[in-house]
Amino acid sequence: MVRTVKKQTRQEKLRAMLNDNPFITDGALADILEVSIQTVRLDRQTMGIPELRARVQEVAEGAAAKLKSLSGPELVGELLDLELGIRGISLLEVTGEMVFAKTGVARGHHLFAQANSLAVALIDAEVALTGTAQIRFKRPVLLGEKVIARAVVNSGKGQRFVVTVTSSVKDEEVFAGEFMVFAKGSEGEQWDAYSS
Amino acid sequence: MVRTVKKQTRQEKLRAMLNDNPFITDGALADILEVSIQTVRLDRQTMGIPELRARVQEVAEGAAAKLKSLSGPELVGELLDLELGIRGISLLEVTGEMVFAKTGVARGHHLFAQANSLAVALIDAEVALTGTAQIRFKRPVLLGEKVIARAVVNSGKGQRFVVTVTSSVKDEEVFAGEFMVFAKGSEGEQWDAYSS
DNA sequence: CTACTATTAGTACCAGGTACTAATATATAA
DNA sequence: TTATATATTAGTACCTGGTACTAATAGTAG
Repeated sequence: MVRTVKKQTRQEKLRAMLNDNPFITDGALADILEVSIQTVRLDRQTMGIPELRARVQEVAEGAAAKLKSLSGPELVGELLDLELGIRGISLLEVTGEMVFAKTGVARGHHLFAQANSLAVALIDAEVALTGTAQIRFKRPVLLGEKVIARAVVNSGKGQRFVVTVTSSVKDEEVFAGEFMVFAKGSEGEQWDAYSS
Repeated sequence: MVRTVKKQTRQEKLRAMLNDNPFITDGALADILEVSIQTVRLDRQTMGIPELRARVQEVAEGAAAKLKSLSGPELVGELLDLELGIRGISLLEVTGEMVFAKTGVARGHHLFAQANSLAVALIDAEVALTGTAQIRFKRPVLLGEKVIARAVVNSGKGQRFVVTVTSSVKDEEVFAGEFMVFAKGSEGEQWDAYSS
């Protein structure tokens, strides 16, 4: 059966094509694969691949959700506990986009982002910005692991706060950082002190 | 004309609704706003708002692109120059998703991510991971500004490298960091030294 | 030659629209 | 009060990108 081979390879191509570009109509697929539109539809259906509009929606929803969780909110991770000006806890699950493809190890800046945003969120002020930080990655964090960051405000004189954050996976410390965070009332105060 | 007022407020509502949820049909909008579907369509057209399917596509494409640029590549920002093991330069333009909505100031972890990923990319090894870092945010970076990060490998003994990164906006330094980066051959070597 | 698989064709239908025409309020000015 | 302009609603023809189904045709294996 030559047919079966043709069919299989075509379906593999189809899957590959839709994989790298989900925004393509059955008609276009039919043209490229040089089969009829019905064949494409049959293939899609036997393979359980939804229609264009559904695919676009999936991408839109998924991507929008990820965008929100990555860069939308002021906080990276999910806030579990917060006492303004005192301490806070957040949870971050390491997803595929956060890791190096080669190793499955989370890129450092995601852990940093979780810790930093938690430190900033802790400060009870109109506006708070990180001035300096000393950080330490103690162990690589892997895809799928859940990182719990615990932040504590150590000292706060006026507009200047020191927040320490320790992040752990199942009680094993993976990250530690000390953040100097500056609070700003509302307007005007110069940023000269910012870097000090 | 009471009508005009009604129309205006309705259109404002419409815009707001579509703003926080673009995935809604004209029919649903008509139900909520208690007008006919034609009125919703007229409103959309006079306001230049595209139909549902086009909106979904926009979100899908835009979000997919942003996802790629935010978390897809190993490097945050655009690589301008790279001499493996020696130095590198990258450019990051501050977009809306990177800033605090209230102030328009870039959240620190984006600058960190640019610097960190550049430092790691600089290391000529199979795998490289950040161990520790001291960083300093010297001036807030605002929406739309272009941040150029320059990284230099200062010393490298075996698997351990010190990379300094300074980021600037138009020759004004906004960020400085010193990264201790660990290189790993391929497999096996223990992570014990990782945090040292 | 027959049975079976793969492919193609065609039709009716659907959602969520566009584009257009026309009828019906509603209010405002003359 | 009436003419006029604006706002709203109704209705129709048509479009894209499909689903779901039926039927015809081509090619292959036994």
